[in-house]
Amino acid sequence: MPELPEVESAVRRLRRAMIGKSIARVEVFHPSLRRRVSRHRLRSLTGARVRAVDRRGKHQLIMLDDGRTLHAHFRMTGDWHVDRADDALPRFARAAVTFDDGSRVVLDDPRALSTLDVHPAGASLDLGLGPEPGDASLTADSLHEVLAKRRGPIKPALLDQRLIAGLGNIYAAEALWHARLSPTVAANTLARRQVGAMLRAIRRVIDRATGARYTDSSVSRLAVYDREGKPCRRCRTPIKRIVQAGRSTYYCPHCQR
DNA sequence: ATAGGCCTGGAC
DNA sequence: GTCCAGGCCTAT
Repeated sequence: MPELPEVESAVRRLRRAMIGKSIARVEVFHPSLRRRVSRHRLRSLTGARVRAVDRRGKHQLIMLDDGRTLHAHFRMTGDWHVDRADDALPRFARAAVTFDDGSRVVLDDPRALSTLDVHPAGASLDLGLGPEPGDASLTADSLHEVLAKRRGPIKPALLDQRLIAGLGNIYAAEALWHARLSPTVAANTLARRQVGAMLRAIRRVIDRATGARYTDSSVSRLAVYDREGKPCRRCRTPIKRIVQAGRSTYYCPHCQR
């Protein structure tokens, strides 16, 4: 489920599901998660109470009252499934947190690329993230400045979480379409006002999607993503698909230059 | 800056 | 079977 808007809605659901509750047990079912978190560390979570749930970029930080942090990242296909401890586990359950009131939050992830980590109390964790799209510190000037150091195309630059936290492959393409910018233009050749238009487009796209889930119908409303060969919603020119840095980029060859 | 790997399912 | 997938890390 994962770009900033979907992670934000996941975090909101987590807050409702776990704040103030005490952990009865944490289980992991998939070998790749077992390799990450020791049995001992999982056991040590029993009894901890959830104080807060925060989001930074696409990262989810479950803050415990003992100062430790349970850190989740959905990668490609993770999501939370909230249910009761005696319900049948979902098909792709990879981990589960059960609370002392019998409620449960399950990490549901077909591809099992999600990560789960436990950070000790007082640890300063560096997620390597730039400002959130909504941060006031992110301005056309500041973005123009960091992009001036990049010689590569703008679209892969937008996926670099060190520049802006939370943008992913879908919304990067959508924002460039709204700003009428070609995904292949070198980042350092963008004029200040083009960067300004792009930043406004990023904020628009993220704001509009925030709180939504990633569903078939939300995808069908997108301007360019996954619309190869379909008419541009502005000019009817067929949308093109190219590959940049190993990822698909969709854009309108006519109105994005 | 770009392949390859991590994982698995779904579309073709 | 082959290709593709919302992310991100590592090695080249």
